[in-house]
Amino acid sequence: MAEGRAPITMSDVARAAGVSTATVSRVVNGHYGVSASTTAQVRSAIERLGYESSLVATSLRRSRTNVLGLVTHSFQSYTAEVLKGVMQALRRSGFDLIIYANSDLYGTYSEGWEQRHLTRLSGTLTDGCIVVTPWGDVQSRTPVVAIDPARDSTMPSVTADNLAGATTAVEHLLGLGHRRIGFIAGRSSLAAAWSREEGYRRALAGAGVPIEPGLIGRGDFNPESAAPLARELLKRPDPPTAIFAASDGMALEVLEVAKDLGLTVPGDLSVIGFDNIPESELTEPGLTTVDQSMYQLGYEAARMLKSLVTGDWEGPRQILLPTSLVVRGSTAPPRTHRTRHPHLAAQISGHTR
Amino acid sequence: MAEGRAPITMSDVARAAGVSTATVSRVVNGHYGVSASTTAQVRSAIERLGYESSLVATSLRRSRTNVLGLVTHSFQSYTAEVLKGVMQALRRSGFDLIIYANSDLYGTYSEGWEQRHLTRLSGTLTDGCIVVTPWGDVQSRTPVVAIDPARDSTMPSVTADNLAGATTAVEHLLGLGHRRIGFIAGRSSLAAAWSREEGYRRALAGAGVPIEPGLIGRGDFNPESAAPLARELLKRPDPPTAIFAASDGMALEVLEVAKDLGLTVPGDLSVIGFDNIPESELTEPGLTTVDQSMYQLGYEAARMLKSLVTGDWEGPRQILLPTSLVVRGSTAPPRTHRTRHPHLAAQISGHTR
DNA sequence: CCTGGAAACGTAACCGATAACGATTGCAGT
DNA sequence: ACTGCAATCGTTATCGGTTACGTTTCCAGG
Repeated sequence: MAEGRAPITMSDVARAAGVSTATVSRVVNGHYGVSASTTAQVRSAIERLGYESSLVATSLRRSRTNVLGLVTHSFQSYTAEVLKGVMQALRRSGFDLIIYANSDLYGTYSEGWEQRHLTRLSGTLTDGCIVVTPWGDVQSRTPVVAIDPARDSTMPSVTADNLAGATTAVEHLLGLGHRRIGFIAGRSSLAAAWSREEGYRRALAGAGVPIEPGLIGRGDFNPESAAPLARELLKRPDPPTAIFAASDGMALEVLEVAKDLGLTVPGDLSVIGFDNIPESELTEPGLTTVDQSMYQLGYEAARMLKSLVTGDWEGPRQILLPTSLVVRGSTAPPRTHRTRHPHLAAQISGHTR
Repeated sequence: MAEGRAPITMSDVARAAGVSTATVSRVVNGHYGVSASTTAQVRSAIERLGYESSLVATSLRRSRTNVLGLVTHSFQSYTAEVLKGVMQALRRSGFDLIIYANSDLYGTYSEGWEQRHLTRLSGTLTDGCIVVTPWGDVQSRTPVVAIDPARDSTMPSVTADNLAGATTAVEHLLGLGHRRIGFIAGRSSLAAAWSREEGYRRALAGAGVPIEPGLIGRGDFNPESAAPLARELLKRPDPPTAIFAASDGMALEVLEVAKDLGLTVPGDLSVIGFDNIPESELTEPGLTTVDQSMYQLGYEAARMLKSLVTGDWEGPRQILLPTSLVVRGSTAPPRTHRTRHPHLAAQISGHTR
């Protein structure tokens, strides 16, 4: 509770123990060259005064700080999952974590934030950094691992195999017999969005199904962006029998829109997402999706960074994590003869909240 | 991508611009006493070299850093929601955020982590800190705001009105006609857990319903802890007709257990939670719960801290945020004549995944 | 031309800690 | 007693940036 108390510095301890700051430093860091009795004296003074070394001062002088950094622009469910993985990888590792997030001073985020944040931290404070979804490559004195970097990035990174995942998703729909498959894309500036769209195109091409530009909606990974696009797709004279959304958040919106329009899922429309966020398991019906384990992304990135810092990394510097199809209730074969009777449909699908 | 590049320091800029570091500092901080032409020279050098001031070095010398800190022990859904609120409150405020999380070096967390982390940061790096669920009070040179502090804490804090919320929840059940109401408690060391249990007791006492110790299970807020407790409660010869769980995570487990036992919700059993996490809206039926807006907790804590730092805080130093009952499908009046026919129940509640 | 004073800029102390280095002490070996 | 080597500990430069203070420059006013 107390505020305004001047912080205890190393020289306070030194004075109390009757030694120099150098000796205190040696005791604190367990270095060689301090007698047992002096050590005890210093320890006692530290205890008595409640001294704790300043992270800032230490990092300024030292090369290793045993603190890893993570810089991110915004803070969303995605980021939270990643963080859980990072923390798990860091448990009992001796590394602490510092997350740096900016307050978005310029309204929309100005390009180059990754580099600016990184420079401010990486100067001395951290031994290495994880950067979440950077737009471009960055330079740093210490190792950096990117999660979901830009498409042409050459930095060490961890990415989900978005291309394979998206291909599998669309092939799943094709295998069920769908031929008219809509797509709601993500923010085009991100590599993940590009890969998922490319997977959609390749799967269709592989099955000899022509690509209709009219069946592709341009979203931005934001759930809200998906609703109008889904509405547009489903109100066409020749609507798709299935929709693949580039993220679960957007797919859940598609489910809502379908319900609003009186369409049953998966009876009238199959829906498939990407990400496998926790919420996708709880809807009725459950959302078929592609699991990319954001938790795993964070976990692997932290593991890699740890090793890069200690210098014992053997594996590849660009990791592609596998994705897997999670089939739940939102996908099924299309109706051979498509009819639409909302009241009938509701009866089949069971009541909803 | 590039690694190992020596960071650009202020003296590099000074050399390039042909001035002293003092002048560069003045330009960077917009201080008085630099001619327009010199300013231009320095600016150009900064641009050319890509200089960014070191957070560490700056904070060591300066009192204000425009960085707020948040220290937390673990990283869960709760923390993530709080963080979203904090970030929102900090948008365009000019304050950046640093989150410090430890790597749990000692297995289970050692008491006093709040104080240790705080001291390390608060020495110089941050202008103030938010501490999430501290066990005890802390001392700091700079302002500190606690979220969900210990019961007898006197530090500035933001807490949800757990007592009123829990009372309302149980009164809701009583109003529906329930008299045998089970309770699954949270970790007793946390103030929130104590308040919620107290609310349970007061509501029952207020209605003249005797408290049965056998209807109280001792959980720890962890979802996994709730399943065996729920099972135990429901297998009693005289099972409760409703269960109030001290957190949504635990309440969701109760729903699972009920399903396993062939009980329908809310037909055979009413379930009510606390927190209103996003998942609670998506279950079938939706979970009736008490909303405490963890987002709001974070938002208010950040707003308060900001003002404490700038010295213009007028309001009370201990904020109690209101809670509200969110009624969804998991609560209903008890069966007057309780019967248990799983197949019959399934028919009523609709099919589940 | 001289002076005064403000503007412009450099010098150096300083923040808290670390580490290279030097200085002091203790003790064994001769 | 003297040398030599460890063990122990203090002194000081240093990290990158900030700021009090001192110095130089420049121009207006006399």
